[in-house]
Amino acid sequence: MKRDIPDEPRLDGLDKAWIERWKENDPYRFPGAKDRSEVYAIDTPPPTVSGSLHIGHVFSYTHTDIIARFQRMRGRKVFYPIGWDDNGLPTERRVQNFYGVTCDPSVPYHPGFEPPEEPFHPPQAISRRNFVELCHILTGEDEKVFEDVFRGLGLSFDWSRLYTTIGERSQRISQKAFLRNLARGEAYAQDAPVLWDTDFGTAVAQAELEDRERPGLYHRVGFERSGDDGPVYIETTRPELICSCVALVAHPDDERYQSLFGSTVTTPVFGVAVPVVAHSLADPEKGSGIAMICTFGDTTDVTWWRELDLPTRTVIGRDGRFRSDTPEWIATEEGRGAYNELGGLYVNQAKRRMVELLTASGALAGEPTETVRPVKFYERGTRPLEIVASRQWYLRNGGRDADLRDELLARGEEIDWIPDHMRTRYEHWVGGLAGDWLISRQRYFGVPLPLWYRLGETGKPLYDDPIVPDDAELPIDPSSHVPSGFEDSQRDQPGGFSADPDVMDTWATSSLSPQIAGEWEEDPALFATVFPMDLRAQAHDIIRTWLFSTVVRAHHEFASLPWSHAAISGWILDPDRKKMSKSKGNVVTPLDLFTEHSADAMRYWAANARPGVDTAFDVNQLKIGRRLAIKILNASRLVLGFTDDDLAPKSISEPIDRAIVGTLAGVVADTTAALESYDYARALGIVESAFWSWTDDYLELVKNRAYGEGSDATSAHAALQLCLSVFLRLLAPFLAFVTEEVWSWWREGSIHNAPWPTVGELEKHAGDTEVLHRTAQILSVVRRAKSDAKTSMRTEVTSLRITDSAERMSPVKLAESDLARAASAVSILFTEGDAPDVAVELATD
RNA sequence: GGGCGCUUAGCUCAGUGGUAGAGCGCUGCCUUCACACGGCAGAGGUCAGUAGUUCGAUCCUACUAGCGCCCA
Repeated sequence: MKRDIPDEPRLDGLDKAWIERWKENDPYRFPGAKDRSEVYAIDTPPPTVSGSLHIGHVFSYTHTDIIARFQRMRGRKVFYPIGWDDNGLPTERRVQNFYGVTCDPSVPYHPGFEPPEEPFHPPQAISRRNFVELCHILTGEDEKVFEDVFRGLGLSFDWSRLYTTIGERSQRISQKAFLRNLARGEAYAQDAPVLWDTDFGTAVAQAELEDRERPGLYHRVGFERSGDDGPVYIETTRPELICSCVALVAHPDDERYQSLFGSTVTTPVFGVAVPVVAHSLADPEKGSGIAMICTFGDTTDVTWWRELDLPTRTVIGRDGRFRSDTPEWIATEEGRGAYNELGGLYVNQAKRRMVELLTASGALAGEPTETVRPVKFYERGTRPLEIVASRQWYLRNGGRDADLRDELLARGEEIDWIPDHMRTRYEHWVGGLAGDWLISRQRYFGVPLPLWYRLGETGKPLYDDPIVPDDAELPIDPSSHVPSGFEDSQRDQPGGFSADPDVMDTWATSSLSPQIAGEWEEDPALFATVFPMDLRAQAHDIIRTWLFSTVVRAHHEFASLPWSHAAISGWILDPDRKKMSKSKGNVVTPLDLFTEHSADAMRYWAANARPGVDTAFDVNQLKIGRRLAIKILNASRLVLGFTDDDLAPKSISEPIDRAIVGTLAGVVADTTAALESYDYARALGIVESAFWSWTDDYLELVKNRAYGEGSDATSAHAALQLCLSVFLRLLAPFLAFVTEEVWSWWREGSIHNAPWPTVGELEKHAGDTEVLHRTAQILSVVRRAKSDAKTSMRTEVTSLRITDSAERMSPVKLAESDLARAASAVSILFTEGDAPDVAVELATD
């Protein structure tokens, strides 16, 4: 085959050309398989498309892509799908900000509604259906950007299998999986206190919480005792909740309060009698050691309320305001008057008013003191969470059931973690669960809970026996679909039916990514060949969410793991080792970097980080990757320029040529072993340094001979071609573009479908590696001599005298003429001796 | 407060119970017929600290300090 080698190979423009070619040729399409053992299946994170795409994505997705390409070249049929996570709150929030809208389900649908050019000021309320339409429009645009970046990075997804978490199949599968959970009793609804984000108006799950340190004020507040004793003082940062106080609590061993246990005290301002109770969670060291229990100020209140069987007196509504009607438990005239001043206020307003009321009543002792305490936030939220009682759907995850918890911990044991210590993150999370997984969300852009409820004669929903659709009907939206046996006219009518208004948490869909990508129960032949999958790849921050929830779903549905290996990538930190985040303004976006440094440079940089290790972003690493890619182009041009003939390895006859083949066999063995153990960084390091030695030493030693003719030249040509072929294939998973480019100069088909090099194909042509090793060492001495003399490397060596043992010199003698030419040595003199030495004498002009 | 990880050259990071490694950066030299988008060479480190185990510790153990993350 006539080679098609550019005179001056360039890196720029290569990316674009191969992105297009790969779109046409599609070398990454899953070819189908007869048997599970032929397949290597990868469960890839569907990125949140409404989030920013930064180099952290480039980083972790490249790690997985390297494994995918390696396995593909090894002959596995690689199942490597990708999806977009577009449903859920992040998308809603982005739509709200992007267009300046809010969703109000009471607003009627506006059929001709056009997205505004500029966001509305102030935000405009639109119907649920219009809102969902905007979500689809914006995610569609975001997804194009994501696809461009992922293709630009050369990720070898099977794009024909692209899915979205709001897409029909995802909805069908997540509804079906939920209904199976429901049928088996793994999903249940419960009316209970939940953590509630008053901005977003939705419940949130434990996995989505984060503690943030917030300043607060301790208020010392007196509760009156009966009789002549003075007041009991508590310290609280939430005086506004005194109206919802149901008890005071102290530690059972606390000497100070023994006499109070069992007695009753009266709340200040409101005059409500509450008991004093004992519980071990009360911290004697904190404040005065006695605390008020409110419904609900924090999660400890919930525990006390549940374990001590206390009444429920909630005052904060889902909108974050104090209820307007005066609670029935406040009986005194002054108390009811005081509450009237709080009703309708937001929490902070109520707090300020309450402090005034306390001051006026004389119940506030001294000045409030400053404190800093952790406050629970929704991880994407801006206001502290409140706790409200509400009916929600839960999925059992071991948080309330020790047996299930043990089973899930055992699943964690079964997973092959890379790196291994990530296992403890899983174990700690599962061990620390405080309740089941809350999966219902009071939002709009998500997968609806596929349920209806019969309505009683008074119009009240009969929650105990929900109506479920048949599998064949899925996916459904219960707010527009009518359950069988009913007419649409019966919707929301007494004796009729009503839809469950909620959607599922995004994780309830993305936790089914193996089932969605593998088309569970929709393409049984496919599913049987890809599930359980081989690899879950992700970053460590979502072990508690995505990884754990995927394990839960597979455990319930299949009594198996969803995959055998979990490879965990670290994070990208900015050059100051701070986590990159939008709010810090230190996010580096990838697109400009592609253009400036090439996709292969980005891949090189990503591949240099070991699994699980956080890495500071460093532009210098990109430059090194770019340099390696350029070197590959140039070295390839040299090798392929000697002859247009493809030479069989059996032409490799010269000892030094056989030596490089031997060296290469070791490189293949080590690289393969590293990739088999998912250590892509080590693998790259091995190939990279071998490649540079090859160009710096071997190529320099043999190229003079290779310019000539005859069998010794042919030996060099054959060795060079074999080496190039092997190096390109070893580098292909890392530098996907440049290796493909060079491969196309002299080979048919994609290098990414070429077989991975084996020791076997090299071994039979290999010779003593010492021939190259020792000769290169001597060449290095000559170079140092020239460098010390500050002269050109072409400077003639008038005399090169090598003194060493016969055994150590004999390999060098086998490469004598190559060495002489590479060193520009007139002659080489070998002298046997006990003191090894290389003496170099240079021509003086 | 608990847990996990990290601390090695100016920087980014490998690494091993036996004389300390790479790349970048820096310095010097070289236009060489694949490559100046290069090449060759050089300088540079008390392996965070303390104590222990050991013939020998950067590596193993304990403690301390700092950094990061997770959880409470």
